[in-house]
Amino acid sequence: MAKDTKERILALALDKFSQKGYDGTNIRELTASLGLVKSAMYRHFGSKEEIWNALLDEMIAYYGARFGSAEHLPPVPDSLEGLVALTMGMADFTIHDEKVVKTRKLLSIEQFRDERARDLATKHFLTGLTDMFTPLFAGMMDKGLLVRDDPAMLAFAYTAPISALIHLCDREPARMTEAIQRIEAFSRHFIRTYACQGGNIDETI
Amino acid sequence: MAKDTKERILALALDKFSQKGYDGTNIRELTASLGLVKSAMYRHFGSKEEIWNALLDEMIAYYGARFGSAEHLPPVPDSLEGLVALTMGMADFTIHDEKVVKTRKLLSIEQFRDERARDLATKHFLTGLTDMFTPLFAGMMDKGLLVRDDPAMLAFAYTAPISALIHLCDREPARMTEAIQRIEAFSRHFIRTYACQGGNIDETI
DNA sequence: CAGTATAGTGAACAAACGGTCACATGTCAA
DNA sequence: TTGACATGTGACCGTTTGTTCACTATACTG
Repeated sequence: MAKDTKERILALALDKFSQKGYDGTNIRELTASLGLVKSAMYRHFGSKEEIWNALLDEMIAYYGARFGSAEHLPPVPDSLEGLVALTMGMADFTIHDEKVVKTRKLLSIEQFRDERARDLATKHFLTGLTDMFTPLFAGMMDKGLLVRDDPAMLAFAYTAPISALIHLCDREPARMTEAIQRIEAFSRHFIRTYACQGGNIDETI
Repeated sequence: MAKDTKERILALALDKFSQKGYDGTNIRELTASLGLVKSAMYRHFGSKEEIWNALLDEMIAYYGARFGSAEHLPPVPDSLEGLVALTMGMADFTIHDEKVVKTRKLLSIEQFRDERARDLATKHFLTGLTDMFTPLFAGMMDKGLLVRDDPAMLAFAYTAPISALIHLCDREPARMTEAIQRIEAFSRHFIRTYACQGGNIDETI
């Protein structure tokens, strides 16, 4: 095979680790799934734990590039319906993107065993979405779309329930459509609650 | 040792499994922590997996006895401040009770490997608190304490953020007091939002 | 007292694990 | 063509894993 074996090992390690955990995955099975024999792996990684660390490096880098920087913030919605659309688009991506889903599952499994996994888990499960929506909500308050309130508190109140439903999709994929419907219902309920009465309310909500 | 060895094995298995997972825990170390030798375990359980299944039986039974039935529902608060007190008492218990904490950590780790663990995880992480607060909110609406709204939606919007902060305590115990403060702050913010304007508002909130 | 569960011991087992090494193959530059 | 490097192979290694078993000590029961 070619030189991309290292990346193929990492991709499959993410797949296996996210299903059976680090301890539950063995190198024979992992390399066999790539059509290799276990010793071939040691040409690319010095040990099993080195795979784990490289995978964590990649996950951390991916998170930073995809969600970490302020430049990747979506524009402030111009309407309440725009907030719903933005939310559903974001939810749709994070629920269906295989790499992100596997990363969350892996972090659920390994967050108590590895310090870096723990920190990344807090970002994925708690602070990430909140930090993303806080400036959006502040902007929507400035535009008179939402009532004046603590943007960070509102972002937390908005994203935590959505995050819980995203977790439900990870855990029980059979309930995915139900979860997506509940995300939209919650989003509209939230907006109904915090829509600015004096502003330009979208009556269709 | 006495006849309670079986229970001591289960208690220690919960402890070990919640730290290192099922695959990361070995029987030698587990029994050694009890002052026994590994073979002694097989007098009480037929295999390692039998420990796991017995532990899951116990966790499921404990959940049903402690949170499952409607008779264990706390009384509907008589004031908005009563809701805060009830919430903080519930949070204090679920954050500090060792058995419950370990159960949540174990379910985080094993939810993707075992079907029964997955179902119990959904109760612990999503439906449990919501189902508990839904009738409470309905009662508080009847009493004129909260605005008329969908009680289940409000309960979900209330409990999901609290649940996220409880998870933070499991993951990063060092941030426990911060999390508890945020739970109370969120609780008061939520109540400020949904307090019934026409009812007997507790102005101190 | 004899007899029989019950609980714990320590040696032994096969299987599976992560890891090493000498060797074969292919690619590419000198 | 030759030499060096990267990649993959298969046999092998020591360790750890879950599990079994013959045996001992204690405690209860007839």
